[in-house]
Amino acid sequence: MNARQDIHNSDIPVLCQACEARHRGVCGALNPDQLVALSKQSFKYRAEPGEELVGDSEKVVNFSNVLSGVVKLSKVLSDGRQQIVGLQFAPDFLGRPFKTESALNAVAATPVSLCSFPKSAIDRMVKEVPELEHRLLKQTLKELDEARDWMLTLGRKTAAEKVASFLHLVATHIDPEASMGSGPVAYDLPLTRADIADFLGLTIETVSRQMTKLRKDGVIEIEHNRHITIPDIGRLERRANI
Amino acid sequence: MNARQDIHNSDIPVLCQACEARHRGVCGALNPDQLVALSKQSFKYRAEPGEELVGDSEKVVNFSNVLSGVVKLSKVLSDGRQQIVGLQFAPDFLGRPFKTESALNAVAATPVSLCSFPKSAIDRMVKEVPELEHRLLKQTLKELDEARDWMLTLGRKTAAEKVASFLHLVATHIDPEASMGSGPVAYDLPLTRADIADFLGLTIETVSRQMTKLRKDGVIEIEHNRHITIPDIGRLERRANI
DNA sequence: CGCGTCTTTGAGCTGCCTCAATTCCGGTGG
DNA sequence: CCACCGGAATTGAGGCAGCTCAAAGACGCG
Repeated sequence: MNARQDIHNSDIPVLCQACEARHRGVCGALNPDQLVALSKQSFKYRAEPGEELVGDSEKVVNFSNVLSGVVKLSKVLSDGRQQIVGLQFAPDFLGRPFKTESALNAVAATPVSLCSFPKSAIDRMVKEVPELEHRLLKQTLKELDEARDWMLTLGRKTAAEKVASFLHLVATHIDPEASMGSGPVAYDLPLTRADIADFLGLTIETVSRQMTKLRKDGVIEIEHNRHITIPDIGRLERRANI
Repeated sequence: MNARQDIHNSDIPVLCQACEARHRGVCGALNPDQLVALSKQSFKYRAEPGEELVGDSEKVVNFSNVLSGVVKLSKVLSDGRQQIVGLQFAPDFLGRPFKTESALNAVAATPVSLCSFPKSAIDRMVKEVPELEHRLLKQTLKELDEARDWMLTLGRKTAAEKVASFLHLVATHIDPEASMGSGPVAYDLPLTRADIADFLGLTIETVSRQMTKLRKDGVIEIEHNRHITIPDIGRLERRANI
């Protein structure tokens, strides 16, 4: 396994060795040489909760892979009403190919670490490595599927169903096994009540009331406001109307 | 392959000559030879309003280009609540690459004509023509942008703003010049009130009341329930909060 | 002319929002 | 160790936007 392929430049960069993006993310499209080339231009970046990563209608010069943490993508109306239109978990790709301006805000929801590289490096590599575009297409289709699923939640579900859907979404993203397994799932919520409200198209008060109701009904347990335990995910799914 | 066509095999197929998808759609990626190859497997299909083109969780064997008309993409909850998650206009591409099952319903909203071809033909060509994947990525990114825009509408806008946003969306899709021009725009609504309600996450009564309000306020004119005239698109945009 | 479908309009209800007060909790300093 | 502070979350009371239910028009078609 660790047979030291060889001592040449085809060694995988240290930064990439443990990176999820190399397996499930876009970097999986690259061979060791290409990985080395890209890693020379890439840098790791850490952001604190609330820190803006990409501003709306701002020029975008960097793309990133999310290495850990959660990034919220949001849109705002002129009068301040806000809607979160997507959450990015590791190893999602952050950036909009073929456009120089972002149409949305990207803000760290939790402490986040990113692997960033200049947009130009990707633009160049896309031309040489068709597999890279293939990965980007797959990632984009996944995000489109998720966006459309969420549109159903936003447009047609009740507040109770929305909150249950949100707790379920986070559970399945943090622990992909969760949906099949019958055992309990536990996690720390990556979002504040205000964020959850912005994701669900509700107010914080309504979110709070529905969480309380789920807790009193024994569907979830809550500790320290943030830590959620779901004893029976099937029960939560029924509440979410999935 | 028959000899006669081989002689002139670089001629563009008749079906493709006037097709928008050759310019703005995915077929723009293909050279005349490839166009001929694909067109041998493709067929034109006409559908009437209400006709189901792709069923939810149905096996998908065909992809299509929309040549004319409007297709609605929708999702339904187990209890019948429905949400339209996208509208496809010419020359949009209809189909979900890399998945054999559809996660949504596609239904003709108006009379629709399609250029259909087997999924397998595309799957094969994608491997030979990287540019095809490039086009698919662009189309998917466009749809993702639109889906996210609409999430803001669904989650955070009032009923009045939603209806105005819808009328604006149709105006700009049917006449791409509409948004810049100051002149009046007119079109036939491709959707019934029930469809509009399902697109906006409202009831038909609320849609009807808001349309009446816009009409009484002089923002739009309505003839025969379906024909809409927008004297001043800027005025509509203000109502939509764009 | 009568029937079915789509749309409009009206009247009352309710789920979520708004506004306001209180509690919880982590951090900080005495 | 406790008192205090500020931000986040909860809880309560009342209002209203949009839903539900019901009825009546508008229009196309046999």
